[in-house]
Amino acid sequence: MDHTKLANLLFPNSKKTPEEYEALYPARDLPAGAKVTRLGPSPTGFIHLGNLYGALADERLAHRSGGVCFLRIEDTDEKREVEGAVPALLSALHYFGIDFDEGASFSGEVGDYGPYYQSRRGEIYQCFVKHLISEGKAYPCFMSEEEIEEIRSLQERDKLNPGIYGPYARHRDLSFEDVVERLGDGQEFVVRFRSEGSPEKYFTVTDAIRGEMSMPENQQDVVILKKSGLPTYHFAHVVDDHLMRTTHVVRGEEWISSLPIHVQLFDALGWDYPIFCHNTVLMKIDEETGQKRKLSKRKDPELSLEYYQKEGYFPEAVREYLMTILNSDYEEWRLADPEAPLDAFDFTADKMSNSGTLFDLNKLNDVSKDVLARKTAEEILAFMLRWAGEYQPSLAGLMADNSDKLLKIFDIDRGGPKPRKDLINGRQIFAFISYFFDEHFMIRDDFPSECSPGDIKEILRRYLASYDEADDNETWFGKIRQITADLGYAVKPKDYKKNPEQYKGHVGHVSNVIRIAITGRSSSPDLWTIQQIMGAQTVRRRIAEAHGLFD
RNA sequence: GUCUCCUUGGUCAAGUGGUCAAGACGUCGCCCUCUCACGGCGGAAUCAGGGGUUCGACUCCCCUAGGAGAUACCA
Repeated sequence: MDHTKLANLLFPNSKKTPEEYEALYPARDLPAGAKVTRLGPSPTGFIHLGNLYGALADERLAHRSGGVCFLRIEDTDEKREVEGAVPALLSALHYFGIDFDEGASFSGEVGDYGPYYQSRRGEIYQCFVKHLISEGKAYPCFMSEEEIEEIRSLQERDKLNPGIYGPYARHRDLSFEDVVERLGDGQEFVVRFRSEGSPEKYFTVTDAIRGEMSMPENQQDVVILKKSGLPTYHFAHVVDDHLMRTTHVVRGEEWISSLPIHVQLFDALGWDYPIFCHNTVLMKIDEETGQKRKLSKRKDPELSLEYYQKEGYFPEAVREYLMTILNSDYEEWRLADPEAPLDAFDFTADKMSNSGTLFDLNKLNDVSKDVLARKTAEEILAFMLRWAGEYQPSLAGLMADNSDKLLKIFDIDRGGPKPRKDLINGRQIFAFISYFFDEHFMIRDDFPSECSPGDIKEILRRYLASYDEADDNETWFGKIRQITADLGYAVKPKDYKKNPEQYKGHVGHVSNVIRIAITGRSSSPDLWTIQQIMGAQTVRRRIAEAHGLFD
């Protein structure tokens, strides 16, 4: 049969030739070794940590090599599309430091290899589908859902592999006349690839992350063009990544099993393969089953990127965490040079992990503490104001009004060789310092059990009487020592530990009485510094109020 | 069911035939210390199981088990 005739019958409006498209999208002019990567999300509206994880790999691989990282929107499934998903994706990724060189952007499409929305690439796909048909490598299939269902149940009954292949590909060799007739009847069709593959035969590809992988050839006549005229993922991937001159295809390992299809399509079109980089997906332990499982946008709302924005994680902290799990030696590199720019790190595909990585909130928090410890008080403040403005409007005004105070608070033990590391994210930071604000202050912790109510009252009375804002740290603490000794507590904790029977407690307990009265909690940074920031008036008032509790 | 990928401490992991099997988080203990945090020191804790190959196996081969994914006109 004349395949060209069939191709023209099916796609009369597709005029361009493959050669014309090849010329339209020439090889990129990039320095040797430059990688071209892409992120190809389907615009379903949800972005979670796993997506960022992959996006960061794309971004690093490209930019580290002086290459290009572009954004292609894979919107070939109209059913799943969500309004506004693209800007949301763009802004979330931008927030976490990922920007694209070309592709979909806030201001439309940028770049010479577009369109970057698959839904706008219909003509291109049709051209190549038509080309395959004219070469006899693809064919229209008119089978109904019912017919396919029937084939499947037959296959299941006979314990055969399900799918449309070999004898089950009933429309492989429809005559031209038959096709004309069906078309005349208004029958709709999909285009299937005519697979010559055999599951007996194995092929090998080299994956940049996993090394050599071999698997059986695909024998299914997969659909490459849907009834809607849009391509399936498989076909779109092959055509787009070829025409957009992608060098490295970074994607989740869930795609490994469709590699046989992709390889087959590249071969059929006579194109070279890109370098495949199948990374792992981020996992978590399912609370119910106790098993590892892939992150799910439905079950794990706390893993959506928005969650981290709401909690007030520094974008840099999240990125830093992801880097540690993305490239195994990143952490040690960072340890060796905490100030080095991200770009100085030699990010490579072969250092990426190939087994399921569990998301570890603990680790994220630890990384975040390190990152924040390197920030200046001004940077922390600026971030907090921005965060509160966005997500905690009730705090925004309060913080803005107290910028000077906050600056001092954030500056406590900052900047030295051994900075405090107790700031994690916006929400936590505010909770951590909330006692500075009367409207958020409360006595939260119990007074130490070593001190009797009478002693507590007396400690507070004497403290209030002796308190002088002008005292330096040493003088101030000397007064506490005095009270400690006067009331029968050990001035040195060690004395108390050695002879607990000789004392009621030690200076730490006495200090904590004061600490709790002032901050409401039994642990805090240096009290003297806190008092300086808080101001004598508030200090006195709180001491007096606590004293009043024991009347 | 079939196919594929994966399997080193609680977690992230280095490791490619000969190591007392790195490091980080967490955890425990000690030190520093008025609390907390920081910091310092130290401890416990890992090669999924079984067969081979080899003088020698975490490293190579086979089997088993477990985990993950695919098996769509979803990506």
